Amino acid sequence: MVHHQSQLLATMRREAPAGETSKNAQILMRGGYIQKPSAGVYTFLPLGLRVLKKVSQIVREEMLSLPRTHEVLMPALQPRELWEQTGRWEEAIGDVMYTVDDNKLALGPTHEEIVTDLFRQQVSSYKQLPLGLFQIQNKFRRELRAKSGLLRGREFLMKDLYSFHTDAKAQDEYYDEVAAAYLRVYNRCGLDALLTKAAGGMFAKYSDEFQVLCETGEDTVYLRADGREARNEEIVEDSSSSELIEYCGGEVRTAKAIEVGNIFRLGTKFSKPLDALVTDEEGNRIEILMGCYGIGISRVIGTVVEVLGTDRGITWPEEIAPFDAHVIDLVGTPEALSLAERIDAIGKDILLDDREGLSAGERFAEGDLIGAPVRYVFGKSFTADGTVEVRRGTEVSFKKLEEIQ
RNA sequence: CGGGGAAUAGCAUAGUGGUCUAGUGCGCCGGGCUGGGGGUCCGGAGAUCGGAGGUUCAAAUCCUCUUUCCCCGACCA
Repeated sequence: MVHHQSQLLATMRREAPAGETSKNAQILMRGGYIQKPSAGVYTFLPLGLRVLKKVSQIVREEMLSLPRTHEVLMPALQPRELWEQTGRWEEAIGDVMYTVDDNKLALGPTHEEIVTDLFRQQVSSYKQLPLGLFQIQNKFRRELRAKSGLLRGREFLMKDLYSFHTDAKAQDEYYDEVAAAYLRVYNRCGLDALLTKAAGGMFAKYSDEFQVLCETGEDTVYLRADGREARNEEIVEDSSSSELIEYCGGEVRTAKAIEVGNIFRLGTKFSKPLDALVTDEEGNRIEILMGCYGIGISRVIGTVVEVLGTDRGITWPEEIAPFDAHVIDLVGTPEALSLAERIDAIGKDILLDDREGLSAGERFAEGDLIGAPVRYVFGKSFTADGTVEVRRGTEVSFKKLEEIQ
């Protein structure tokens, strides 16, 4: 289906909302991708939802490529009892959880309790392991200070994967495959993410993060000599240590970065208190090891805009663009629709600017906010010699209609 | 939660005691001229100036309280 811009609900604005200073919030709100009902809480408008769905689908495909890994959908509403069984109710309630119904339920900030409960009811044999279960769902966290547009919200879309194993070796194998899948996800989204050693937080001594270098990031990382790996400053005790200097290649190098994913080994932290056991080959009931792996999907979008956004808008990476191509007709020729239909026929998402009475400048300005990787313009060159302007980012060429695709 | 800033039409803003019957730009509705970087002209609709209370002959404007948003910090499984 050719999408007609006259039918697109996307109010483009010339100015960013007052006081909104982060680049991703400015561009996404100016472009009509998102709207903000309250701090850290966003509505995804049709344009934003298109990007959100594309990123979600990339994540889904890469997760389903992992061995014995399935998609589920767990509830956002979680019972207090499960959190009490793992001892996390007291520490979590005043901290990050929103509670409802007189504290009997909480809006899930994460799903270790729920997924472990799922596991103990559904799985009882070592033969069913390893097992990976993931979901793509909204998470709720009471951030003391929501900020930076999609980078730190109170409700946000996240992919969370949990894995279950009989032994450490099996877990390590799975863990490494997840790390590789994560790098593929970021790559497909147009991001260059660094595997970064970080603190383990509530769970373990260390975890691995995926960091995208960006001046506006909250984190500081120490870069390895080859620039392909990093350490989060939270695990660096002393930046003058000789070990660290050697790691960085003779001179300590730091950079600001945005965390776009985090993977943990959980050990038996949840399986033990919740009695998630399986029967092994000898018939013994054994404790299982778990891992958890998260990607903030809405944060990935914010990060892409932080990294690729400009004063005028953004050119989206191909796989996550709301539209693959944008046709702008300045001369009123039926060939514009014909081209759009041809592109549509090969399975691309095509947007046709079919609106009337707008100036060329306005169409281009809004096109810059929509950010299709390819833009076809029917203008002066079409009238003169029948060529269409083809723009990919900043690269411009002129082609005859029959040369396109 | 500490510190700083800000709330006026859908958006961005002007106005700091009487000239405000709240101005302008964008957007919106009707119409004209236009058409390569948010063009232009004419006509229109849209605001109880975040909320509550107070001071005053008179409050968008001064005072008190309150709510919300942004920024810095703390926090971030």
